[in-house]
Amino acid sequence: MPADPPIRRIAHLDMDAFFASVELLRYPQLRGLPIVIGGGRRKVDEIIREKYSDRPLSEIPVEAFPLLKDYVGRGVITTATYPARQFGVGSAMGMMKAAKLAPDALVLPVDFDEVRKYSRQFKSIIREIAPVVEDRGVDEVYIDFTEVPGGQREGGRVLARLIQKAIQQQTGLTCSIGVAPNKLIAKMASEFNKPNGISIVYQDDVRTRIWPLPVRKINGIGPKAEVKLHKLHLLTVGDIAAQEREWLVDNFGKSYGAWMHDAAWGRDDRPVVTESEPVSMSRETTFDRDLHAVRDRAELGAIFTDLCRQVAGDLQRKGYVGKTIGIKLRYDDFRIATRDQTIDHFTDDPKTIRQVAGQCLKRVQLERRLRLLGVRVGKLEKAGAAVETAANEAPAPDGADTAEARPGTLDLF
DNA sequence: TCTGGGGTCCTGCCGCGT
DNA sequence: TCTGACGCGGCAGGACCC
Repeated sequence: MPADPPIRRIAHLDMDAFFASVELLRYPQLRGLPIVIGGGRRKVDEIIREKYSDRPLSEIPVEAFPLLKDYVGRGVITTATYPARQFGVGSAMGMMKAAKLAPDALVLPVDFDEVRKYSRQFKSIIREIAPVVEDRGVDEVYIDFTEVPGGQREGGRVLARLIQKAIQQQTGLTCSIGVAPNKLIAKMASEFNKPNGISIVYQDDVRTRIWPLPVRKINGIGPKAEVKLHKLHLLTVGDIAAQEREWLVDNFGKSYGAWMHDAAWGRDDRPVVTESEPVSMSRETTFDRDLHAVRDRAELGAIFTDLCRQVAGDLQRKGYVGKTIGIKLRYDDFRIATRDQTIDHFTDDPKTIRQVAGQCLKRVQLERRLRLLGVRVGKLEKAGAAVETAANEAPAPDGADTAEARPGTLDLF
């Protein structure tokens, strides 16, 4: 008797309040309290640790932790614990706005080393159970359940439960999993039962479970598209699905309109991709105060050099070289300008990066004050694979001698 | 007192070679 | 020699995601 071919079952796994949960492993005394994670450069917890160096982290009194209302500076929230979310604070919210909503919430900075450690750990636990895993950042993955033993049982619920349990037992962290016929629906499904939930969705459930959702729930419809859809009186996924494909193409363009139509009908055949190469690497920083290219020239120049060094360091550490070098500025009015230049050889050399990025900087207006500066290297190749030119014999980049600073532009060197 | 940092992908425009 | 079509790569900006 021939067995039925397996049905495509794709899981999306999302760690619950990952950054905050990782902190709670170290500070269990904060469990159940409203906490926001984020804020950037201020190492609040280092101050605490210094003051209480004589005791283990888990015995530092709750009163010692800083409150949101005492927070000073720029930055946004990376994540918030569920008790904090009750106050209406959430990811990407400015710290100052959050302080108004939840002044007594605790605030902790992100510990990226710790987060990366747990990220590697939970992914390796998953791979031992189901090997086809696609990385989607530190706290989420797609998993192809289709061919995994047990992956078809109860539509994927049995395997999802097994993974959830293994992660919790070995790390102490919880996650939410959605299992569906494709990545698009799985992603939405993983949000249905947060935290620590499992949702199983079949293609036939699209009408009842996906169509009632607001358009913004589709991964790929952001704030801009949402506004435009609302103007056209399309509020739910079902509203989009009810439109003719051609009408969507007329209103949103050939590619995006057609994609939107497929998405609303729950159609998505993207595979789970287990390996990918980076396209670019960048470093950027927002200053504590807005800086002016003339008045703060020395400070800006030092930051610029540092960013170039950091990008070069990242490239070297990860074994990549690139040939498109670019800069990014954010002015005090939040407008963004980017410039880049492709040179004729691959590099990971900080001096070369700084030189070419410096040329790019000459091509932008530097009259307004700046709040952010970034350096990017793109068109990457594996360091071994690319034909490398030794840094000391690198030819001058195109236009290095001829590029003239336009009026209103400045040279930071 | 708004609004981080690290990415990917797409689009429109322009110059260039054929 | 001129003109236009076309493909392609580089560049700038924008939308989106975690």
